[in-house]
Amino acid sequence: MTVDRDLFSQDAVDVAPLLLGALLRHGDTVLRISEVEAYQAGDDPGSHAFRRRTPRNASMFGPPGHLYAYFSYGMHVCANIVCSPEGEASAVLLRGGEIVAGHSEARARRGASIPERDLARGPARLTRALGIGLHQDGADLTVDPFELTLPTEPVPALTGPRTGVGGLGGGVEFPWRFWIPGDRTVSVYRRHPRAG
DNA sequence: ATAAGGATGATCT
DNA sequence: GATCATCCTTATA
Repeated sequence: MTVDRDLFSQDAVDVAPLLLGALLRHGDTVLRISEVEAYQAGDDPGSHAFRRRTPRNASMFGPPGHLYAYFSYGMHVCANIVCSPEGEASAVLLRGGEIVAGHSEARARRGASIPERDLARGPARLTRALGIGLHQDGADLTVDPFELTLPTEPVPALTGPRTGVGGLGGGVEFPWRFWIPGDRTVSVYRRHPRAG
């Protein structure tokens, strides 16, 4: 079944664990999500929207259930699912998953020699494997060529500090990384040098 | 298995 | 000029 759009009107922290095991389709490629991170509205120093609305983070303030895609480290694109009602900015970063359909397309985008489990292990890898680009920032994820399907049964989840987040927002104060225990497509945890 | 360094550009101070 | 919600390669265990 396809996802009800109202689900994403909740805060990102509440939505994030529900996305584990969910399927995200883009065209012919389908991803089973195994790892996510929540970035909250309001007082989250790790969020791109913490200071103010800018051209880059504008879609985070847009309608829930849409895509927030941003350019990272000069060469990567990362993808979020926007949460909270329109005007309030929270989002769930997609950090890892398993390609369950469209392997040939994913491999064509990622490289022929990439091991199966690494196709979408990591936020920038995942985005590239699915073929998502910056031009799709703000796109509605509940409308073709996108489709979201929630798991029919509850999926176990573990929680911990967010990866790669520095300064405030990087410590154990914000344990908003969620992953499926034992899943081999979960990215390796790397603590930011400046994490609290 | 983990660690370190470079690539590369938008955004902010 | 510094900081990144990163990835890849190479080095050491």
